[in-house]
Amino acid sequence: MATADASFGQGHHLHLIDGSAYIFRAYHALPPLTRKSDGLPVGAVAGFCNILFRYLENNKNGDAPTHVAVIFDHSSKTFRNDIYPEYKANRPELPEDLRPQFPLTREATRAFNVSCIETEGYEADDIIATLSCKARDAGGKVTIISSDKDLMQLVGNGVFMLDPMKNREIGPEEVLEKFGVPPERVVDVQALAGDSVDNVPGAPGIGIKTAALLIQEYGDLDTLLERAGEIKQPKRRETLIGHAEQIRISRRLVQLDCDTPLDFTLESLEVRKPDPEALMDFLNQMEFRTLTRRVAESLKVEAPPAPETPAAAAGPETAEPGITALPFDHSAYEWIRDAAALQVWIDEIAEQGYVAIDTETTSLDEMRAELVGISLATRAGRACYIPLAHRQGGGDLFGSSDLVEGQLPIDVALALLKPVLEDAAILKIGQNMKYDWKIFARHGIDVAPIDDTMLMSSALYAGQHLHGMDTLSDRYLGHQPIPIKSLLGSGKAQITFDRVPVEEAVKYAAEDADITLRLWQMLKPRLHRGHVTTVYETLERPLVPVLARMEMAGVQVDRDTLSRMSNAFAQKMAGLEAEIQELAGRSFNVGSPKQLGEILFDELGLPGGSKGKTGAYSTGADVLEDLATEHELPRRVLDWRQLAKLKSTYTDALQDHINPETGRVHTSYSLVGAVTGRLSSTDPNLQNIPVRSEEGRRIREAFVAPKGRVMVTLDYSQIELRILAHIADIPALKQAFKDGIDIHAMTASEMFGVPVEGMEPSIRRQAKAINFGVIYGISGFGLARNLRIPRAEAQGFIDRYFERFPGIKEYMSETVKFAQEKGYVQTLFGRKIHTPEINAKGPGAGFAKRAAINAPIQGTAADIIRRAMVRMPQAINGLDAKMLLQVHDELLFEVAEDAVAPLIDAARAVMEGAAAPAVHLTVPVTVDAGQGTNWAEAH
DNA sequence: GCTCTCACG
DNA sequence: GACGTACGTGAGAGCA
Repeated sequence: MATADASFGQGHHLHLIDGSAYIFRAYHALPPLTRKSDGLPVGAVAGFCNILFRYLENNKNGDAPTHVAVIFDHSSKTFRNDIYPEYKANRPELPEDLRPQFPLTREATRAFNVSCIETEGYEADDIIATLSCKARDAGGKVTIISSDKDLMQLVGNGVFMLDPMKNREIGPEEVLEKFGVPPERVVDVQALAGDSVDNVPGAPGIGIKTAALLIQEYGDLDTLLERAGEIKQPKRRETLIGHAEQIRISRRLVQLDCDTPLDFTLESLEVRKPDPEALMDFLNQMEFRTLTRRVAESLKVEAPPAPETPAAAAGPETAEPGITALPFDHSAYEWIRDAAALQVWIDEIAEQGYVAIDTETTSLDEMRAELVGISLATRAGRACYIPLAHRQGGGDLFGSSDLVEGQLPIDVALALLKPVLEDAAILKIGQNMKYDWKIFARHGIDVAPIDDTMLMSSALYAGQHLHGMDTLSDRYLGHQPIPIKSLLGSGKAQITFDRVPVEEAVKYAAEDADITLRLWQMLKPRLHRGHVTTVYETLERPLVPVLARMEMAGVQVDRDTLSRMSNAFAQKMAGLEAEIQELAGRSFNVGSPKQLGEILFDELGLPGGSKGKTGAYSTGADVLEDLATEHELPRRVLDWRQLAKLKSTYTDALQDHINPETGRVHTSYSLVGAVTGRLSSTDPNLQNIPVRSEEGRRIREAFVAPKGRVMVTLDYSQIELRILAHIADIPALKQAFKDGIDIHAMTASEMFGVPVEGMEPSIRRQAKAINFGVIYGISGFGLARNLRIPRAEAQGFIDRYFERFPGIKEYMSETVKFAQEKGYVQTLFGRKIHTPEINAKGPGAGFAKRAAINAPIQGTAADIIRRAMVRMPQAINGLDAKMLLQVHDELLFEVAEDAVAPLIDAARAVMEGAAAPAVHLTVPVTVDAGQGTNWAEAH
């Protein structure tokens, strides 16, 4: 064995282990595994340690290495991206539970006392190439432990490869077998053939076989390209001449760099025995019990007792969640005052691979909010706050604008954080990340990749509880966060966050990041156990940037149109109000249901007055509708109410939501607003803009496309009924959808035995009500009220419907049974909606049953449009078009005039095919399109 | 803050 | 046998 001061040379044997390949192999070979105490994903680390341990054990005898190192990729960006920006661009995103394990595998390597090498800007392959060259030149032997074909160019002259999977040595002969050329010509072949995995372009239409033939014939690539004109096959000839430059670039991409800068010597890689204490410590910390024991046996030391962690002691969390024992210590949170302090955190984050993050701002409206500070957390209890724009509180009338001491300038802080926030190897964890994503986006930072504890909670617990931070913290951490009100106050005296003293802000903000991190540690591993990882990863998380961009784009709303309508409404209302007072015989507040009830039922003595549980008369639209046959007044009130609604909620309120900077209205979508998976829209709600009444529909005329652009809407036709036909498997309904016939008329025809041709509109209307009723969990009472027919008659319709479509009844009872047994129902895509009330006694059970029947249908429709939205940006990339709004089964776009047709084609294709490939629907899905200068026209 | 009413899918 | 009921949302106004 070599000694430390002897230089590397003859008789020495260097082993180079391709660390990244080991990690991926370990990750994919093993089921997801998390550390018991805190849920940290460690499956790949465990696999990596096992492989490394086995390798070291095997090398105790025989042709043992004298020197060894594990080489890792440093980051995704390398010098090859400068040559060709698209290099490795189509690599799928790293699984999010793998990312945080990268730094841990480095730690593992060091714990085994094996040199761990990575260099910024270079791939592991380049470092392996450089070390191989150096070792070979020094007269030593080299074995590269990897099966990566890109490394085969290094084989020869004492350099071998060892395929760790097959335990097979790869020498020049095996390379010749694989590439048809000797190792030194492998680069030429790869340059021609390209590589779809790494996105190396190569020469189109030329694969390894053809490339090898060409190189065999012409000797090497340069000669081949020089004499390309001599190639007999015309197509090959043209390809090579036409793509010569691309081929040369490809060669530079595949050519490994033997001159990577190294800050260590070959000698320093000498094989060392692991330090038992350090290794045991690491394995124990990872909570790898079996491996710890086996390593202890091998090293002939005693295995330390496995730590009994508080969370592990709390047992399975399914019944009642375990509570983290580590208390919240607000005094431990750090105030970041300068760049040096921030850099310490950034280094720690880079090393760890993940960070919880939260932003503090001056407003809840992300489009107007100013960034005030940022908090970070790396471990439970370890969090900091970076104040950026805190101002002296109180002060004079104008509010002092002096910045508080001890803050980093925003530009400086963001410049330092940007690489972290955009680093593909660092996971950014947030609670409701869409908010923070938008704040950072407004500062030119594209935060990725992300995790969101709120969305995890929704995927896991929809229907059980809400998903706000306070709820989650209380429930899963047993901790009540500092209320924001204690900092800002409430009502008139409320201040903005930039006026909060930094000392207090540190406690509040850092705590939020700390909580988020702990929630992540707790919820993340539960995704797998709850079988909702796919739901989270395909239906929740990817929507964050999609929705954020839609919200930031906003929709143009014409203030003048709204203003004119407001005035017109006000006039009409004044006229109606006078008439109403006249009819009532006295003046009263028409807008007060209480006063109206007294007028109608006490003073005018109209029939049908019924009091609700609060003791007030019910004056809803249906009640007034019935009274309208008896008296003039209710009709007038109905008209007045319609106008009042349109004016207050739409024409007036909407104007206040026009952003002064963009001139547009920016709604905010909630991914967790509805238990079924539907989105909800707030501030303002743009999912309930009137359309059913003629008068109301005109409000959509104010939603306009700018000059030269067009509003385009695409909406799913009868999506929920189609899903019902599929799920309940109703042949007659499915056939009707396949034939494209009017589904309500068909239902009526089946039920009442009348032909579709020349059908009475009232018959069709009744069938339509039944079809909808089914989706909602039909009851005789509900249908009777909706159709204004006797309850017995309604029940008769339902009976006939079930007789005709027995599958529907079966679906309904099966779904309820499923819910009663499991406590939840599911969509076709696996989204779970919990039904905690399903086994309750009393009226609650009725609600829960109907909700359980409806949820899979409404939820599946929601999943389908979510899938379409996730795919949409890619599908319309290159078109001058923006997706602006979603209204449950409709998507609204703003499109350049000349891009309308291709936009409709592309968007329709995505929407109609959105269920595939996860679910194969046995009914066709169709999408209707419309266009116009405003939303009313487009619809 | 709660209730009623009503806008949407 | 009675109980209240269509499913899912958000917002404005009145009233305590």
